[in-house]
Amino acid sequence: MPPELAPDYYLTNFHALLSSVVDRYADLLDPDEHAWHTRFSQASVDAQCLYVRLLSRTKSHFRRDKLDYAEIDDLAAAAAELDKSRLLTLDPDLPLDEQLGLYIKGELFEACAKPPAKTLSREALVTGLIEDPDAWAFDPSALATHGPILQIEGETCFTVFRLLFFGNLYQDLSDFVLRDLGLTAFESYTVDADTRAFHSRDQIDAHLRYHACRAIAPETRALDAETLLALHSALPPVDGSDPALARRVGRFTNELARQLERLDEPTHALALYATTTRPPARERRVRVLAALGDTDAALALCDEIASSPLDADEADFAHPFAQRLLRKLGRRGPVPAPAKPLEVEIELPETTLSVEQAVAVHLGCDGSCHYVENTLFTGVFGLAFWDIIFSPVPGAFHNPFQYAPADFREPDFCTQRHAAIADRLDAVQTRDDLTARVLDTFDAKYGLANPMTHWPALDRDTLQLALERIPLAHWHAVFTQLLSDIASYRAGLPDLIHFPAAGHYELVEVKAPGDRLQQNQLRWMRHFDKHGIPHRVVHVRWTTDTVPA
DNA sequence: CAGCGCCCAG
DNA sequence: TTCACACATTCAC
DNA sequence: GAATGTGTGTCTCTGGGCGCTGCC
Ligand SMILES: [Mn+2]
Ligand SMILES: [Mn+2]
Repeated sequence: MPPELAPDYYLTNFHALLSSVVDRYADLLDPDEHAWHTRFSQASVDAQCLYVRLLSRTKSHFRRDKLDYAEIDDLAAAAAELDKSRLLTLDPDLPLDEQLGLYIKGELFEACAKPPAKTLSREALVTGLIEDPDAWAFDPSALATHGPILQIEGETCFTVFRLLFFGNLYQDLSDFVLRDLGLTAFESYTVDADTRAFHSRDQIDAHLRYHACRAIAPETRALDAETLLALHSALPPVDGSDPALARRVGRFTNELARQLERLDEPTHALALYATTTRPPARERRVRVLAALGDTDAALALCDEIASSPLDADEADFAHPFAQRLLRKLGRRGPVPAPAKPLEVEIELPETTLSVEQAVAVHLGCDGSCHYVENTLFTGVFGLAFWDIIFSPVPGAFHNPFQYAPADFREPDFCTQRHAAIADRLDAVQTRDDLTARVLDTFDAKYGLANPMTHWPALDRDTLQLALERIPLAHWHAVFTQLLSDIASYRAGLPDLIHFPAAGHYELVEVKAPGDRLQQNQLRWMRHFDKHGIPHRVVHVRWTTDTVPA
C-alpha cells in the first residue's frame, strides 16, 4: 500500500526544486528567470497551486471550464491573479489550429451553422475548418461560450530550473512523487554541495540550444539534407569542459550525419562526422571515404583509430577493415580468419518457447540452466562495486534522483576511482569474500536504482549458485574487462549459464538457424578463451517432422 | 459499445 | 531516454 | 560474409478517464 501524500505535495516539491536552484545557481540565472521566480514567490497559495498544476501538464493551453482541483477554492480568482502577474495569459490570441485543439469534436460541430456529416473524422473536420472556415459557416465566437482560455507563461524559465536541478530535461516533478510513493528508490549517496554541474551562463545556454535542436527533430529519418545541415550548424560548440554535453551533441551529430549518408550526401556526412570524436564517427568516416574511393585517406584514418581506439568497436573495426581494403586493391594476401569458439549443433523439436528457453530446458535436464544474458555478470559487477559506484567523488552527485554518478558514462570513470577499484579487487581474495559482499549488497540494496544491476532479472538463488560454481579468477577476468570499457562490455554476454549436476559451469550462446554471432559476442568469447572461461555456441536445428503421427 | 491511445494524478 | 538482441534483406565475391 | 535495416521485448509506475474510431 503506497503512502499517502499531503494535499499540497506538488507545491512542496516545486518549492524544493526552486530553492535548491536559487541557492546554488543564483549568479547564473538571467534577469527574466529571477523575475519569474520573484513573481511566483509573491503569488498567493491558490495561485501558486494552480500555476504548478498547469506547469506540470504537457500542453500550454487550457480551458478554464475543464479545470477542477479540490485544493484550489477559487480557481477563477487564482487564474486572474496569475494573469495579472504575467504567469498566465487569459484568452491569448491563438492560431486557429491550436484553438481547435481545445475542443472536442461535438463542440466543433456545434460551432458550425452548416455542419458537415457527423461521420467526418475529427482530423478531416479540423483540416477543413482551417482550410476554409466559411464552408461550414464556422463561428469562432460559439467556442468562446465555453469560457476563457489560459495560456501558461514562464515555461522556459522552468525548463532552465529543471535543467539546473536534474542536469537533464527528461526528469521532472513526477520524480519527487514516484520517490515519495515508494515507486522508485534511489541510493542515499552524499549530494555534493560544493561542486556545481554548471559553471557559466554560456554552458547553460549551450545545453538549452542542444535540447532545442533535439526537440525540433525527434526523428532525423524524416529530414532532408538542408534541414540536417541547418540543425548541425545550430548545435552549440563543444569543448572538453562539458563531457556530458559533448556526448549528447556528438550522438546527435552522428545521427544527422548518418542520415546524410542515406541521402547520398557523403561529403556533407564526412564534414559532420569530423566535428566529433564520439564513436562511431571515425568508423563511419572510414566507410564513407572507402566508398568514395579515397583509399589512402581511409587507410590513414584506420591507422589513427587502431593506434588510439576510443572503444572496443573501434578497436575491432580498424585493422580488419584496413586489411579488407588492401586486399581489394590486391596489395596484401587474404586476412587470417580469427579463432572460432567451440560450436556444436543440436536438434530440438519446435516449441512456442524462445529458442534460448528451449535450449535452457534441454540443458537443464542435467543440473540447471538459466537464461541470464547480460544480467548475471553485469549485475554481480554492480553489486561487487556498489559502494565505489556511489562513492562521493567530487561532482558525481548533484541531486537525490540519480541512478548513477554524473560521470558514469565517461571513459575516465574508472580512472577517477582507480585506487578504490584496485583495493576492492585486491581485498576480494577468496570466493567467500566475493560471495559475502555480493549477497550482502543484494539484500541491503535490493530495488535501489543503479546503472548495472537490473533487479527483476537477477534471481538470488541463481546468483548464489553462480558464486559457488564460478572460480574467483573467472570473476576477476570478467570484472577487469568490464572495467576496461563498461559501455562496450556490458553487452554481448552469452544467453545461458549451465550448471551441470556434476559441478562446474558453462556459458552457452544459443543460435537459431540463420542467426550468427555478433561482434560483441565474439569479443567476449575471445576474452573467455584467454582466461579459460568455459563457453560454447549451440546452434539449434529444428527437428523436421518426418514421422507421421 | 469495445478497443485504442493519450493524458493525468498521486 | 533507450537498448540489446534477433532476424530479414541486399550486395559482392 | 559484410552491411544495413527492421522488429521485439523491455524500460521508464500504474490505474482510470476521456475522446475518438469503428464495428454491430
Ligand atoms: Mn541472446
Ligand atoms: Mn543467442
